[in-house]
Amino acid sequence: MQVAKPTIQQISEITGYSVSTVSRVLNGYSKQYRISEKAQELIKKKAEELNFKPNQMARGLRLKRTFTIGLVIPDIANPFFAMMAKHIEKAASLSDYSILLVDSDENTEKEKQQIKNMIARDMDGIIVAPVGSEKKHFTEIIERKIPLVFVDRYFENCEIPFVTSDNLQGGYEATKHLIENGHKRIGLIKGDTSTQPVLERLNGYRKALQEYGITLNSAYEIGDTFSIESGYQSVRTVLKLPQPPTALFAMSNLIGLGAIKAIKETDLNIPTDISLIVYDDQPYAAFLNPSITTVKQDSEQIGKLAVNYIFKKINNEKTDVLQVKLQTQIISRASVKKIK
Amino acid sequence: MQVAKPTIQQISEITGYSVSTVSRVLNGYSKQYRISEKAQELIKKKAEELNFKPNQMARGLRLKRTFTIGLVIPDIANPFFAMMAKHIEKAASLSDYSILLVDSDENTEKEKQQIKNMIARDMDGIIVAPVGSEKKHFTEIIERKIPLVFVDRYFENCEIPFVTSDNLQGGYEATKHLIENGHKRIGLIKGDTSTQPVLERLNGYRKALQEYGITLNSAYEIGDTFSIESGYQSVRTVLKLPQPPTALFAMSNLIGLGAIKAIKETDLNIPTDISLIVYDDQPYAAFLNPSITTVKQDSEQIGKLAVNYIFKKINNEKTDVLQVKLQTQIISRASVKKIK
DNA sequence: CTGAAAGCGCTAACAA
DNA sequence: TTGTTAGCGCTTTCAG
Repeated sequence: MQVAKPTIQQISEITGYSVSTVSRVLNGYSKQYRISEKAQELIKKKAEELNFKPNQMARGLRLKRTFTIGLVIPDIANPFFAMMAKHIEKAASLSDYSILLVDSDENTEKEKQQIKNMIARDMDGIIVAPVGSEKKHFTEIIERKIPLVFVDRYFENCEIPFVTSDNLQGGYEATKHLIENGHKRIGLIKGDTSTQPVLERLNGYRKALQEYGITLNSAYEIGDTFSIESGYQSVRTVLKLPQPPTALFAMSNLIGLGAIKAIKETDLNIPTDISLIVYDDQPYAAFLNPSITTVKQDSEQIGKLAVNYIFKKINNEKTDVLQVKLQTQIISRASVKKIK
Repeated sequence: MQVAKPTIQQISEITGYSVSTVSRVLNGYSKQYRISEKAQELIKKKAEELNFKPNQMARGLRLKRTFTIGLVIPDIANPFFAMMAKHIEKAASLSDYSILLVDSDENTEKEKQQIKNMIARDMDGIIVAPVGSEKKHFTEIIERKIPLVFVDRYFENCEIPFVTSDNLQGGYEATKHLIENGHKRIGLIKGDTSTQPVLERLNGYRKALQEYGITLNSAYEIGDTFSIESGYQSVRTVLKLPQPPTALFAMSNLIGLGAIKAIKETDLNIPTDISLIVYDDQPYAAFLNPSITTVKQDSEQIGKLAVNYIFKKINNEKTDVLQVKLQTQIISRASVKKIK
């Protein structure tokens, strides 16, 4: 029982009014064009009856707007990004915008290809958490003046707006927290080092150590992928050192999970034998035993600010280039032990 | 430095060939139309040079295809759905399809509204994990012959295709697992009871109890929302019973987290004082202490099958109505203790 | 082998 | 207060 999709044209024929009148009424320009009450009522009634919905392709073609925002995320299964995506979608849909979602799978090739796709599909704006290794495929977005904002990950010395956490601060405070609990041998389990957040967290880590006069030990800085597996391998390695760390700082929730696995397998106890702090707070962190001390990022705020900025750009409002680093917060739980 | 977006028209002017020829070449119809080598080369070269990408809105308007699949999920921050979404996106992008993502936030109103949106946007297919309370807003999708498939959640006695887990089996086996470990007083912490999976898991639970001659106790069946908070409150309540359960079966990973919180707060120990099994296996389950026994669902397969089916429908291949319930698997870990 | 032209459904400038 | 009409960029029929 296929129901033909009603068009403005059909409503025009049925009501006897022209397509322009129908269009005007349906787009809320009734008073502006002083459309008669009679026409308004009839048209609205018929549209309702037929369950009319304007064809967005036609509308978009004409208006050169798609009412959709492209979102490119390296791993939607990572709860940090999932939460961000949730709030981005929410903010967008509140303004009748939709989200075209891409999971780049931490793969630059897919990212490149899908950025092209987003351009071809005329996204009104694009939000991306770049994989991190390359950035020249973003220049076309900028040349075409398509509103673009990076979230979480971004590039240094670059005009592209971004919203992220203050990773320097986060790295610094996490490390400081460990130091203030008496730790001097602190292992840093890193994510993808081609990525700005990792670099800054690393800087924060070093800054804290130096401030407290602790000499850096490059063997304690290890890892290069945001995954459970990488966290696991890295921690296994670092625990085999002649002088293993007394505390670990894991750079993401996935890495943290891998770290816990490695620690368990080595028959070590958290926090008795080794302390742990994890970047990025996830619901389950509180339920692990011991509960895990984390660095909390405001993913909700990141998403909201990104969408807001895109909307401002879409509406041609003047704005400074948005380059925001949101404060992070240490959520102190039971995985860090005071020593000495 | 705004770069005009090249159109087929412009390429036509530059190369001196008509738009039709350009279109044919660019769409790979060169041999079919026996286009001259010369024309082919010139056109392709220019298109490449100008970084031409066909305008998808115009193309869609003409073709009446959008090359996009709508995905409506109740909570993208739930790792189960996130994982599913990841695989859906992956499968779709492999065929040059994109995903329009909606998070219905477990809210029927938003779901309704966004289903309308999907229709207005002419999705080539729609995949939805329905909130569960209502289904009549899906009829329009069906009347319009838009390929539709439900994932995870679905409706009974309904022609709409779905891919889900075998929730009856999952509920049955989880309960049986507990019973075989000596438990007779088993609390069932439910999710949204307007939802088919919850109903079936519940049936599986009851079936197992009856099979073993254990009388049902309605006070042990509690809860109605897929959330940490609901799991927490429900478990608190059930633990206050004069005869509290010796084992708990939590119907989702979020509910499981809430259960753990409540158990801890009551100063009970898992599994010494109380056993726990959780529906839906998530990476962190292995890292909780104790590690949690779970019912694993194949979210990857769910996603893939759903997308495949949509593609078959899009391509007008004949298929039976897809109504698949994938087997689940008990992942036995340390949260269930043998008693008596 | 190639081109002209219609038309997908909509908006908006222009005309009345 | 309303209608006519020209496109938006593309595909495809029909005509060479």
